[in-house]
Amino acid sequence: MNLKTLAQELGLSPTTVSRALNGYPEVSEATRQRVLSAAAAANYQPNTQAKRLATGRAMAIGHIIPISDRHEIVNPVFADFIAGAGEIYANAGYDMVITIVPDNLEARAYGELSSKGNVDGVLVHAPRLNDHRIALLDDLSLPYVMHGRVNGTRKPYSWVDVNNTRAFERATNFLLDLGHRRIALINGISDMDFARRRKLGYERALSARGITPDPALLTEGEMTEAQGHDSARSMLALPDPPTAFLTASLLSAMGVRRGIEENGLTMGRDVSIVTHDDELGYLRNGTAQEPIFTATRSSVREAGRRCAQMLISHIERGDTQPRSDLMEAVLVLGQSTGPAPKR
Amino acid sequence: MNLKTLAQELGLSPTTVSRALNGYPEVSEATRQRVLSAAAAANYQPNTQAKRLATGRAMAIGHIIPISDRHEIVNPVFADFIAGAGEIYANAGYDMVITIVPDNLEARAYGELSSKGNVDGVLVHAPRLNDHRIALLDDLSLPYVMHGRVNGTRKPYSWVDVNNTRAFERATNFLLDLGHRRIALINGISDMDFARRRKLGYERALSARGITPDPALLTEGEMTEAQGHDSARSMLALPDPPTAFLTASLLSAMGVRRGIEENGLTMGRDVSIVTHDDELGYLRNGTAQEPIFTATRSSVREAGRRCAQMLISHIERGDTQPRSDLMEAVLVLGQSTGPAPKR
DNA sequence: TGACTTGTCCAAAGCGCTTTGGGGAGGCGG
DNA sequence: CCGCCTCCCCAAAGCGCTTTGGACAAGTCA
Repeated sequence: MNLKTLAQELGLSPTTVSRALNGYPEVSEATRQRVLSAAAAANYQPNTQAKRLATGRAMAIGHIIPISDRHEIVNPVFADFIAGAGEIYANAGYDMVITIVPDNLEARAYGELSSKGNVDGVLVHAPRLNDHRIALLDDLSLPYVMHGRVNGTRKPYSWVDVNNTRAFERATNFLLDLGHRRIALINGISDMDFARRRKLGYERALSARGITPDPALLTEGEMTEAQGHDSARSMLALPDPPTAFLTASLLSAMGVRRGIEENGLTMGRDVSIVTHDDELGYLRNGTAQEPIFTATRSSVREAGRRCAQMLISHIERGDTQPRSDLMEAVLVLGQSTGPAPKR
Repeated sequence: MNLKTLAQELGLSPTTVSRALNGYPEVSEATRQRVLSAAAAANYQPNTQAKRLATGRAMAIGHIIPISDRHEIVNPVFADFIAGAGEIYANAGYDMVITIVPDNLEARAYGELSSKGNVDGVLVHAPRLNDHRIALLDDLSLPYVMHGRVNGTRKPYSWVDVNNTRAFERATNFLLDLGHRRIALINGISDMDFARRRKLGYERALSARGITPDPALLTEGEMTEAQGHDSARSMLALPDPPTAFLTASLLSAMGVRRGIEENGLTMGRDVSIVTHDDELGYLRNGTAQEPIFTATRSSVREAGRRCAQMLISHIERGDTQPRSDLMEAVLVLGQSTGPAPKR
């Protein structure tokens, strides 16, 4: 069933039917109703490709996911972010197209997406230090929004991010207030902008109390359970072990907890943990009312929604004015923290 | 830059240029080279929408992800599956379009995807008991492949699945051979086909040794760390507690381990665990050489690749003959299992 | 009453590609 | 020398929609 035959059946021109369906005023209310009910009866849906070609709008938004042997971008956070963004897309009538690409071909993938015209804009994930994608996208003049910020760029751009520095500064202060002085940071990959900011917040809080960050209490890497476990194990074996851990993900925190318990210590009494919690659907920090870990909490799904919203409004308004949205993390109290043990 | 202007610059007709670019024989090798290099120089990429309209092929494959308040489909497995499938799509020139939809609108979403013609086929996730989607898709005559099987359907359909029954039967037998008699199963949601099959394998192995499955040793639900932990805690408090756990996911296994250790017991000595391991990028079971948990291992990313491959060949061959691919899980030995403790 | 809006509708020209149905030039055999 | 075949190439007709530029009738106003 297509526009033409639908029009014929109604004894109308395709023009009129198209206008009736798309809500243009140049058609009487009577015929509009007639068209709408006929379309519904025939289960007519305008062909997407034709519509796209005619309007010049792809009605789709791209996400490019680089894959490498070195590290995994397809992480648990990704799935939740996608879910949030996808909700918004669906409501706004956009398709979400995801491209998986070897990371050495990432730049090319953006170029092709743009020149082949199959998306109206892109959402950019996991910005790194001096991210080259920002220049690339400005070049292509393809609308985009970044999930996270880029350090070392002069040009303005649109982004949605959590206030990572502040969150980790607060978390560190919270531990300092409890009397902890040896605080370890189990961080993400140092190249990642968010990891850099978290470290900054941590260091800032320490320095403010006259404590120099100890490199022996810092791990940077993939945020897995194993990372947390291995870090905790080796750090707890130090002559002057940490009494508290700050971790960048729930998975790492779980690993740290295991490391603590393996040493016959009790989390929350002997050793404290504060973690960042992205509120992933499948990796919950206890319940909303009763968290297990004390955590800086910020929903990545909500971040997905906001990114999507922002990008769509850029696209639809043709609005090139960069916008930004800084989300504040909430510090929630769990059972994983307590006063620093006396020596 | 479009075909027409490229043709003009070359002093050729659009027909010839199109043919040269698409490898048709009706063009001399000399002009083909001339066209190709001009296209490369101009960075020409044919407009996707126009191509799609002209050929009638969307060059895209859909994944519909239902979202509900009740349970989370956006699980860690999903991300890895997507990554595997996406690899294949990218190489074959297909876009991956993901639709997030409230689960009560799922059927409608398939209908729209089909009638609007924005995909050439769909990949269907997480089949449940008597899944209605199979009838729906046959109705729409939209090519599809299921990741998993559907119980209670007479009609043949294409699928890729792990031999869950056999995997869990083997795992159970392995524990039985170690002398365990009280074996708990921490399973997925009972409605899910894969969970049903796993339970079947477990029960079959027990029955073969004359053991009746004890309902008190069965949990069915979302496969989270909390599920594993809570189940282990309550089961270990039973008058006749299990000496071994079979879990459906690594996350559950981690929860069970925590429950075991909380009770002052040691995993692998006092209580054994065998888990299923989907080889998720972000949730590894130790290393490939040294697994932590004894596990039935099968890569969900590989399953994604195979599904994608199968679907594409269906689409391209116009081949309606259903195919199937049953992957066998490997049983790998970790440190989480040992002989049943003496009473 | 005639000029001018206003309200409804339509024909036709795109959007950028593919593909059908030739057409002309050159080579070959008879 | 003529007819035929092969090799290259092209014009034009779609694909299914939107949108421009009217057309026609009815209503409005002086």
